Amino acid sequence: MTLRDDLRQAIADARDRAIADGVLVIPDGTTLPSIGLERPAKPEHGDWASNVAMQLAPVARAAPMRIAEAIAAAFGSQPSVLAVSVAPPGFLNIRLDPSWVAGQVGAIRDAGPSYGRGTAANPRRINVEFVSANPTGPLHVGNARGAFVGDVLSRVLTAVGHEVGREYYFNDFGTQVVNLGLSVLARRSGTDIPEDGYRGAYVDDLAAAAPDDVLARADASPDDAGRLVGAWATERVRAGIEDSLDRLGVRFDVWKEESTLHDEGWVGRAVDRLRASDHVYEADGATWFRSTAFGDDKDRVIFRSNGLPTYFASDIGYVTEKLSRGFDELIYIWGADHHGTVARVRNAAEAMGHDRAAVRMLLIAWVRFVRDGEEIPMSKRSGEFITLDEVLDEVGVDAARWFFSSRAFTTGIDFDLELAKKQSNENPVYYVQYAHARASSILRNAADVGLGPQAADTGKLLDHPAEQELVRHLLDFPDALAIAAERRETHEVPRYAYELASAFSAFYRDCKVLTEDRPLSEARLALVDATRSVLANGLDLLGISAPETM
RNA sequence: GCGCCGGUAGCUCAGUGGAUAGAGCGUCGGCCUCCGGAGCCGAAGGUCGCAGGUUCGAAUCCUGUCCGGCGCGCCA
Repeated sequence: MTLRDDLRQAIADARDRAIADGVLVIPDGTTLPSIGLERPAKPEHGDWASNVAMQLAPVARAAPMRIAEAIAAAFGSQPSVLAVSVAPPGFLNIRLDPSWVAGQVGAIRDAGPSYGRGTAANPRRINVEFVSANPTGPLHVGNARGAFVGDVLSRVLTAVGHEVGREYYFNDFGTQVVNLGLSVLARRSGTDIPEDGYRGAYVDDLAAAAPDDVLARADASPDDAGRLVGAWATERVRAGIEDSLDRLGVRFDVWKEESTLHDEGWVGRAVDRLRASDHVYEADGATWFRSTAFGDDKDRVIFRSNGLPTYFASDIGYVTEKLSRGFDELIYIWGADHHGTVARVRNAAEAMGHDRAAVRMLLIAWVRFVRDGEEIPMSKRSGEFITLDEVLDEVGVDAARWFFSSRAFTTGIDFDLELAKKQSNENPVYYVQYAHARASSILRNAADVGLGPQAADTGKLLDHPAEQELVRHLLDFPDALAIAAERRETHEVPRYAYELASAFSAFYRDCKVLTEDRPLSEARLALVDATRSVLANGLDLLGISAPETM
């Protein structure tokens, strides 16, 4: 339960009391509207504001102001609440008790890294599959967005109390592997790269590095040469991908190979299951899934007329394989170009008897890479693309993490390499890190003169507006985290972290921490330490370092 | 043509039915005898693509329309 949850419950109780007392009349059988609760922008509107009375007005057939007054009158005594007032056209404004607010510093500080965590009402087991870039070339910056979103989302979901499995799906199956092998062989022999082949400097590197025994085996069986060399090449590419992810600070619990879905019979069993419920049929020599039965535009092929499975076949097997591991929810983080496949996979899950809502795809919008106003093509096949390492060399991991996780993943973004380089020194991420370093510095200076944090009397001592404002921001952290988790979004976290850093700067400006007044200094040091701790928590959710000095 | 996602300050983006629409960057003007100036204060800058509709109230919901991206395969 976060502070916001507590207040919402208190409002609901007051509303129900008003109904029970007959002050508020709701016709039987009407469902009560949800209670909106937000932090108003204007201080004169209190610390929290609710529109509950205005929402209730139509069903209660009464003036919003009168309803608000009835709820305010019925509002039970809360240790955190100083006053509940009413403002036109019917807002319920809640003012927190300043001494209660300041008194929370000790608890926040004591909670440390666990502050704000574990608030999920019903913890679930959630599988997050992300990146899953094909092993046909190194990661490029287009993959970085999904990597950071998946990583931060996993951290956020874990933080609120879910059990998260991070997973990378490795497509080691099918014609793309052969095409990579043939491209490498073409490079070696100086012949033209096949039309569906891969270009780019990394293919040259692979050609140069191909070991003799692999090439000998390819020579020995020309029909199988592409597959043999491709198998070697994808392994090598995969090692490079793992190194890149390592550098990004992104780790996975499970690397799932597409081939195992076939080898272990997951695909076959899934198709049998669909067939048993008449969701599969044969036509034109192919095997089809009746996706139209669930609203899709057309039915989808599972096995082609040549007997080979489609990518969709693996998807079907994969859903059941994941769910068999006990996950309550599957989150797929896909590029926006995959949105066409969302419906069919969810349809298949439903057809197999799974809960459709438990299979969720988050489509990450495209990143357009631009240098000097000119777009840089990102296709592996075209050969020209920017590797992750190049970007990280130029802008740094922390700045890149901040850049990608601070934007809604539904928004397409332009990434100008020159601009990113130029702005990397002015990136807001440094502002947040700077606040953490500054807080650390104050604590060090305090220790030098024999002062330390003392939170016992903060409720009485911290009544300055800047102190109050800062603690209120600290109190917002659990809600910011909970909202991010609930919405499966990341950008709430950097937004919050920036505002906290900003509130800390204002406090630093207005309130000198190390003074002649020992009790006040120690209380302020407790506030500084609590702030430092919450800043570190926020940065940790983003996978960004919290430096003690810069 | 159909579908999905976008269109908010010069630029990059927040704002998932509420009070005078916000932030960063950029621009302009101030602030260093003081715990970290990677900082602080202030200013300029908006027909929320457009047009209807729903609502006490719309950037937000609905319909239409324009613009941009992506998709619409027995490829992955």
